[in-house]
Amino acid sequence: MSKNLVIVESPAKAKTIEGYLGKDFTVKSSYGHIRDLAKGNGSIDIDKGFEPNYIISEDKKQLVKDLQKAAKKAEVVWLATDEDREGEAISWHLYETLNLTEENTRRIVFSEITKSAILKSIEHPRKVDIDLVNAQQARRILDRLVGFDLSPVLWKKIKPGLSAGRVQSVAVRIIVDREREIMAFNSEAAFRVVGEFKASGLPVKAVLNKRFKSEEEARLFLEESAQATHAVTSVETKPASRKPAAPFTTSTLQQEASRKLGFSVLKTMRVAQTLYEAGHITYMRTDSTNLSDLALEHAENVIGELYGTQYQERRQYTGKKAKGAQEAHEAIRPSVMANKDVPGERDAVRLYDLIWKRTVASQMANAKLQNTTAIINVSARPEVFTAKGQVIEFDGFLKLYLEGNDDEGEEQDKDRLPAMAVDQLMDRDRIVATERFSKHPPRYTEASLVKNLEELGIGRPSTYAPTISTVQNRGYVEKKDHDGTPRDYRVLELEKTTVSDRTDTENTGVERSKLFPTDIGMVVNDFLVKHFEQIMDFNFTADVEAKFDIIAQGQLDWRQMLKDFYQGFKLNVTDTQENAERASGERVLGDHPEKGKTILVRIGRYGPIAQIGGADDEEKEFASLLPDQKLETITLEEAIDLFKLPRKLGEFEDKVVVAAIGRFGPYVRYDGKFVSLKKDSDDDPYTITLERAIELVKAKIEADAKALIKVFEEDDTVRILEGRYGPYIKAGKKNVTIPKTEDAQAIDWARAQELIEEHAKKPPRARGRKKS
DNA sequence: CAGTGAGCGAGCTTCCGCTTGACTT
Repeated sequence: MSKNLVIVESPAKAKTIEGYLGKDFTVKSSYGHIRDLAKGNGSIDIDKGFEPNYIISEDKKQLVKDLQKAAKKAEVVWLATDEDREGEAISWHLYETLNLTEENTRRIVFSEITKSAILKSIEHPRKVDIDLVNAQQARRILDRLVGFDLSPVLWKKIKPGLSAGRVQSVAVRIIVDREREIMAFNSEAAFRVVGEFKASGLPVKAVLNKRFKSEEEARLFLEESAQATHAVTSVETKPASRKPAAPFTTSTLQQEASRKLGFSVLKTMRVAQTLYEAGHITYMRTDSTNLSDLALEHAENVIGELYGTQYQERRQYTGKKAKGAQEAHEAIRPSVMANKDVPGERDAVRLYDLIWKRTVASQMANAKLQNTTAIINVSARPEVFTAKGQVIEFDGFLKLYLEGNDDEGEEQDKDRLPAMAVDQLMDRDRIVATERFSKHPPRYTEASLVKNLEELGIGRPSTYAPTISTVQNRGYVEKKDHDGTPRDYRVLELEKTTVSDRTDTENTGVERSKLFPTDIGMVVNDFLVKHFEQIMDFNFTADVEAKFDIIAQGQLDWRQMLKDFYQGFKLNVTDTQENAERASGERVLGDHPEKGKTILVRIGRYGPIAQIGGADDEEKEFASLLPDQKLETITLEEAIDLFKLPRKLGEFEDKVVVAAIGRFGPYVRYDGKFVSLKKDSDDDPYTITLERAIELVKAKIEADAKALIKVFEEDDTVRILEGRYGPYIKAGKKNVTIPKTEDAQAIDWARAQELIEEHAKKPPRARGRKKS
């Protein structure tokens, strides 16, 4: 055993560092935090100055034993956890649990994994910084207090099992606020006018500086333009330059992978993890854009070789640090800059390519451009056309990489403009006025939500992806596509001297993989905003972070900080527990035309429902809202329709046939069998006839019979069926796959029982919807 | 896997931030 034990957080890092340090050093990993607050309510003793009760996490017990053993044998233990608040706390927990002493312990830090940085850190050890540790304790305890005090309020006032927290609740608020903005948005139409001209035979497109509110105005403009002349009144050329984007942080990597590769944030992190473990990239959870000197040098060499020295421009992106950034690591970059690509799966290859290009481009020269603006007048009118052109004089970094953007606006490509001189007359080809509608602000993607959270300083690189999953798993937010609706728009066109018009159709409001708040998400959000303004404020995290920083500087006692916060917060919680009304998102829509009772919608035990009959009515009827219906927008008519189902169609061989809409869409039910109505068919549960339903049922029975391989005499609820993934045993509601090596036909009762038992022993698979 | 929705009360849920496995479909 070697004399020195070095402990880092990540095992991949441990492997790399071991290679740099030689045989006198053993490097081990803590796999992140090793201790945390105990589970239940006894984890913080508030009366004793918020005394925390830490326990070793269940899955870390063996690891801690191993580390204790190694520490005992070593002469010196080097705590080399990350150089940030959490890293300092991990070192402290290690110090405490491994029974280390000041004499045999050194705390070292390095923010890049290069040999020189690590050797340098060994020469400059320090002690564990207890002030920084205290800042982390305050952070940890505050989060527990907020989460575990708020959540039970929701269980009581809204629904059991709900959750709230400093980070997740604000994330939901961002989504809900945007949805309300969209609901309140009124689209306005205006005619956008584009002129197509020719200058010395070359085409020029120009946009009018005015949009017309009405078709009449647009038509008048075109009619008056018919006889008008068009002359250039000014041409201006200005030099411009563009600079490359900074190297990737976790947040910007997630955004670019979403825009350019269509990855979810979870997928980006999973793929990045494999690249990291394979040694292809540096650490993927970082808030820093820094590159090591070594990386800068190598990038410069690569650029010189590939493109020439005029493309090199060494730079460090220190300017705009994200709020609350702690910069414990480098930016995400290729480990070896010279590797233009790496072997591996398609997604890994594509993500690496993105990282390589972004990193290299960040060290390339600015692009130099010439922007030209030409103004073209209309002799008969005061409005003018503007033509914009762009010439790239020197492409610089654009040769390699251009950052994507989230705007869905109609940016037109800017090309080179033909030579034009002032007073030159233009030939007019045509002028087109197109009706355009203003667009509501876009819904968030996972990645654009992360961007927003990062700007607010909420959450950390390691939690962006899990937070996005949490708010979806809790049912507050769902990721969906929005199909869009067709909309007519008018087009007026002046060609030669005649103005023609037509109506075209466009699909409006198409959105893919966007985040929508659910009804329960909105009700919970509104409740929290109403009663816990402080926590729900977008600046809450920034405010407490400022206090954590003061604690870290040794200027504020962490227990005092918690006391100051908790006094008011606790009062707020008890007051809400006792006095706030239950929140159900109830909305009265009106009266039922025949029954005279009120119809309302609200959150029920299993989700949003419509209800006939108010609180005073003895008899009530209930119906679930359909998946695309929302409490806030459903109309009285739509609610009344919900009660038309389930529809009894009639009887077939003495058994009823019913049509309805269930969790998986519209269906017909007969004799315990469910037949789904295909989405793109003409079958509709409101109108389907008994005859058609029977036809579908018969087809289903036939298909089932075909899939049936065997029924056991011993118990006819146990059958062997042919399914999508091959043959399987169906025992009641349980499905058991048959191993591919076995002949389904030959399985007897005894073997079937064996397979079922084996299946029962296996741990239940994690289902996405259920809590883990 | 498709039918529920009162109120009672058992016993449960819940936070954020560090890390990687070992599980199937």
